[in-house]
Amino acid sequence: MSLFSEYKIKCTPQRERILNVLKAQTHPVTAGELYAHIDNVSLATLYRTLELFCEKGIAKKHTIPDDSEKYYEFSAEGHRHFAVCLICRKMIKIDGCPLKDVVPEDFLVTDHRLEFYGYCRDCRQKLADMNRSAADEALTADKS
Amino acid sequence: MSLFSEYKIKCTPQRERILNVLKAQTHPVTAGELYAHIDNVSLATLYRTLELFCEKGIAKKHTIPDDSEKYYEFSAEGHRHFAVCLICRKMIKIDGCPLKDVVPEDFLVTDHRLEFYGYCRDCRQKLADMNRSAADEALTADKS
DNA sequence: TTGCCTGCAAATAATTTGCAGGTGA
DNA sequence: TCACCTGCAAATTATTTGCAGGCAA
Repeated sequence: MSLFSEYKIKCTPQRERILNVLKAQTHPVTAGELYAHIDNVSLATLYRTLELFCEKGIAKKHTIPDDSEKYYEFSAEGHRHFAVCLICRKMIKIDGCPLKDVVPEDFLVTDHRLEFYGYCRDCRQKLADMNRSAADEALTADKS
Repeated sequence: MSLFSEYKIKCTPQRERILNVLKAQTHPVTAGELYAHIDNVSLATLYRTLELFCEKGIAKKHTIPDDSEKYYEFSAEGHRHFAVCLICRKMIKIDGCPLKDVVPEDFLVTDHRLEFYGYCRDCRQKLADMNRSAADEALTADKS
């Protein structure tokens, strides 16, 4: 079963080409870099497809400091730790975790970043409130 | 001695206002948010000043996934770890490190990111080569 | 004085979107 | 068939830059 049928999305020649090139990369790449390696796919389609892949979990999107471009990688594996070269922007995968003995040999670390994503209390509260009022409305609607 | 003279940059009313508002923030903010809180400073000046502050180490710039805006914070303290709410984008400072018992209470973690920045071996090598040839040129120039 | 600052408006650069025609399931 | 895809061109968004006048040191 192909990735496309697995994720219940339509298979087109463009998407196949994008997926193949994405899979072939050894580290995350920009949309522009992908575009240069793929023939007969418009930039608009490329962006739309990358977005779709990210939604489905087929690809992962990264941002790095001081760089307005986004980096994409095929996300079969669960990698989410990288050593990012400040010069060539290469994102080198880091195997394993946590922290110690984890940085690739021969990589000179000058800085690092550690961020957690999730939901703060305020937003969880707001979400809960919204759900409650939605439920109320549904009930009210039922009665009428 | 003011921050401006300390960093050897000119003090102007615009820069003072930007610095004050930046200092007053409890978490990193976008240029747009700052702009909304500062009168009589053009967006161009704001961006130029933020860039200058970052170069001098007075401010720090952050990027977060799925967000094309940059976030700025006054960088007196050495904070560089955050919990980022996926809804309101608030960046909550994390005190201390490493990893354990480090996430703010009441923050529901769904994902995290750990990246190291620095220089890969290839780029260090290229840099060394460039420096060497620059030195060679200097020597050659000396002789002529 | 004078080189650095500033505002304005126009330019970039990456990414997104509207639309009309095409195509996979 | 028909909902979903695609390419094209135009729109958006955040950010940057050229330029002419202004101001801190």
